[in-house]
Amino acid sequence: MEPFEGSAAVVQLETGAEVIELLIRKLEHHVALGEDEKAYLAQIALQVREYEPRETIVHEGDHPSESCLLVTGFACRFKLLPEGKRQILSFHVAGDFIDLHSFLLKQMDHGMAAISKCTIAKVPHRSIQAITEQFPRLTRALWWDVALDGAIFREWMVSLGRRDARAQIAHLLCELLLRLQAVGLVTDNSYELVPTQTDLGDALGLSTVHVNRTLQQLRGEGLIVSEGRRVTIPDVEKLKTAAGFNQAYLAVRSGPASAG
Amino acid sequence: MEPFEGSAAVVQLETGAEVIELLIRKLEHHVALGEDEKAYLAQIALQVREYEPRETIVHEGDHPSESCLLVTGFACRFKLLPEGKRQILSFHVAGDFIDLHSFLLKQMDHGMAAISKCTIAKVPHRSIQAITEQFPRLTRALWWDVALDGAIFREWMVSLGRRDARAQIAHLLCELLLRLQAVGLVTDNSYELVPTQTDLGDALGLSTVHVNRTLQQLRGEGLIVSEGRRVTIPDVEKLKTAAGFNQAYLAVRSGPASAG
DNA sequence: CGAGGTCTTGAAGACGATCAACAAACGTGG
DNA sequence: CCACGTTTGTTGATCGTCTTCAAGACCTCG
Repeated sequence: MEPFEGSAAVVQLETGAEVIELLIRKLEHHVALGEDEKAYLAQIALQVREYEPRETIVHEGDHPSESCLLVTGFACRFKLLPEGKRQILSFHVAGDFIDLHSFLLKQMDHGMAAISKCTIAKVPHRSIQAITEQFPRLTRALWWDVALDGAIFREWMVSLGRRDARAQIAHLLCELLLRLQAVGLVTDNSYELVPTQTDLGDALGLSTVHVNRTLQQLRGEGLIVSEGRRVTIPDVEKLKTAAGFNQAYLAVRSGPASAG
Repeated sequence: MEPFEGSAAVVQLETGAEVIELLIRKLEHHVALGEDEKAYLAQIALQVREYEPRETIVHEGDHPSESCLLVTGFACRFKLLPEGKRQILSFHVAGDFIDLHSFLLKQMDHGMAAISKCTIAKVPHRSIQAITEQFPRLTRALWWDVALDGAIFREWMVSLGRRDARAQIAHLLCELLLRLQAVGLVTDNSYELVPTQTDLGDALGLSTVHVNRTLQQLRGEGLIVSEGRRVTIPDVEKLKTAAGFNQAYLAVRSGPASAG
């Protein structure tokens, strides 16, 4: 349970083109970017660093001077309660600009941790500031990303407040299916479920024991099939129905968006 | 329970200066704005309209072409589940730019309704678009507002997932105290609690019955005193402790911010 | 004064928590 | 390659918070 402080090497990338590619892909779900904007993004000096599973990336209360872009791996945001309980606020996959909002909010109201081994690229706030001064359209794309973040929080609030354990877990599995699909981590409706049952419980406000039993129930109903970490969803529509899942909140589309 | 469609008159304000004043006050908690920015805001053509209690202001699924600024009254955002359950996502007080994010997200992933009688000023998205083209600092201030929205959602997720009913209600009462204080609606740690117990339940994921009993418990403990709608908090620190309340997430400050 | 919304109370039951123990899987080093 | 410790998953039993259903009191306002 205790996140520890690693000491992985810090790598300076002169051109973060490969890394930024991911971000561009995500932002272009919203608006097509100009060549100048992409070029600007590509030349930003990034610090890339690896984190071990369970390692804390940013602490609650920090005042970071850069925002974290998840390049590979699986991460989460969370808050800790005085009594030692934990609430996971979000899961993150490759391409997510996890704490972009720290550019605006200054102080972190939550922590950030690796779930699997992760590589994180840190984007200096001064580069984001520069974007807001020069590129209105790119600024809107980043702003959109933060707004989308909020839409996901809202859907999670519905789960936490009004769905029972079965629907909650089904819903989360649907969300992960779509989000992992968007970054090519799904084959045949099957993906690796990286978070542990304890992680799932902390995300859904449930005990580990109850997550375990509810997962068994879903397996028993044939809504999911699992071997080891890998989850397969034989009938996506059926799982969506069980979850009351409506994908509109994710604003996922197949292709890039038009100009705006 | 059924929100109805009213037919209040629509008022065109040529100069929305008085209305915009509120927004400026809120944004300046983050950054001090320039005269040109304030002037631009003041000349935006607003549609002002009144809504009756329980009236729906924007429906889930809508594609609004303007964002709603709450001028007076008490409103909320919510989602409805197929089974008829409701999850309230946020409460709003005067000065809140309730669905500013609809400028970016296009489709509403939730509804918006009046709780008390409300007056709403609608700001055209094209005016916001114009701001992003011309005023980087003001754009950041609006972006900040959306990010702050997210911070409040995160704190609510902690309540929904990990706090028991007593702490949840205490937490909400603390939050409302501070937010109403910021707009001058509190005197002597006392304010009007506009939402009904059913509303509170829908916000906290609790049944009305349990809200009622928990409120009684808080009264019994002397943590709150109420006469009619009005709630008084005799010892704010004590209530905060009961709630596990840390106001950092609200980013409330007494005075305006420095330039940025 | 009546009607609808809101608040309050009681009783019964369900969903999920907690506690405790064990099994299985995993990674690491000898 | 096996032994070992640690993390993760699984199971059973008991308990408690909160839900649901139902009914009555209160209050506000036309």
